[in-house]
Amino acid sequence: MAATMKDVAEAAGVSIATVSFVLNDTKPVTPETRRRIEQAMADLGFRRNMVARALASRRTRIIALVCPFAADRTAHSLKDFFIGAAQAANEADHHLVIWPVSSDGEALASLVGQKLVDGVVLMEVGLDDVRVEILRQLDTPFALIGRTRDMAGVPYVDIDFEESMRLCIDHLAGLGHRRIAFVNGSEEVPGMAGFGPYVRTEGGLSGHGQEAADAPDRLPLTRHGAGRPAGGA
DNA sequence: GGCATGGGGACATAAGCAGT
DNA sequence: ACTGCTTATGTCCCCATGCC
Repeated sequence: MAATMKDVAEAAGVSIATVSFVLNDTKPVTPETRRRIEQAMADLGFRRNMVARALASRRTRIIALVCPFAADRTAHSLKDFFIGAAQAANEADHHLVIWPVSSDGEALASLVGQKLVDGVVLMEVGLDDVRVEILRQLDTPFALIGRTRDMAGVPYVDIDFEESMRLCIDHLAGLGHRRIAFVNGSEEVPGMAGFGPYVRTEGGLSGHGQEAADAPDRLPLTRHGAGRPAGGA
């Protein structure tokens, strides 16, 4: 039987409210009382009951990092996002869960509608992404990694893929290369058609290619491939 | 079948007490 | 008056149970 706040309070000789003050740092508690409570927690192996806490505070303190099922996206390319988000959530006294859902948004609506999470970070965003519309309509805070066509009123962080493409082309051209292959991710993968980074790097490529019309020998070549190293072979 | 009640664990907070 | 704490109460949501 897991120890509760009541057990800790009894062991430390204080009230439940005082244990709560220490746990949440909401009111000053003398160092000696704090020490006794922390010692009791350690002795009893106390762990917060997250369900009870969520019930009382009406907050689950869980943030879902939502990404679509995408068979050929390797974990390597997403790992940094996962780790960074988990660390940030932890620093804010929240838990992060990685929640793969279908791109049609049905599972996302269910997840959010059931109040299972306090917030959503949505990644692998398409330019016309039905999931964003669903989140707009629900009363749950959310943010995007990536962007849709219309970002009015939606918090997001993003990579400037157009500028990235420009820098890549200029860098290679500066090195004297005149035939440049561009290996993009595959839109053949279910759910990845219209995937923002694919479309926008493509746009950056063609846009910069046009700008460089006065340099006819610079001829970027687009080629799709699988979103993993072997795709560029 | 429909309704009322209780239980679960933690939080929030008002009111109050004892000591300085 | 202020500090540090206790006590009491209400609240959250859902399910099980009991009663009409």
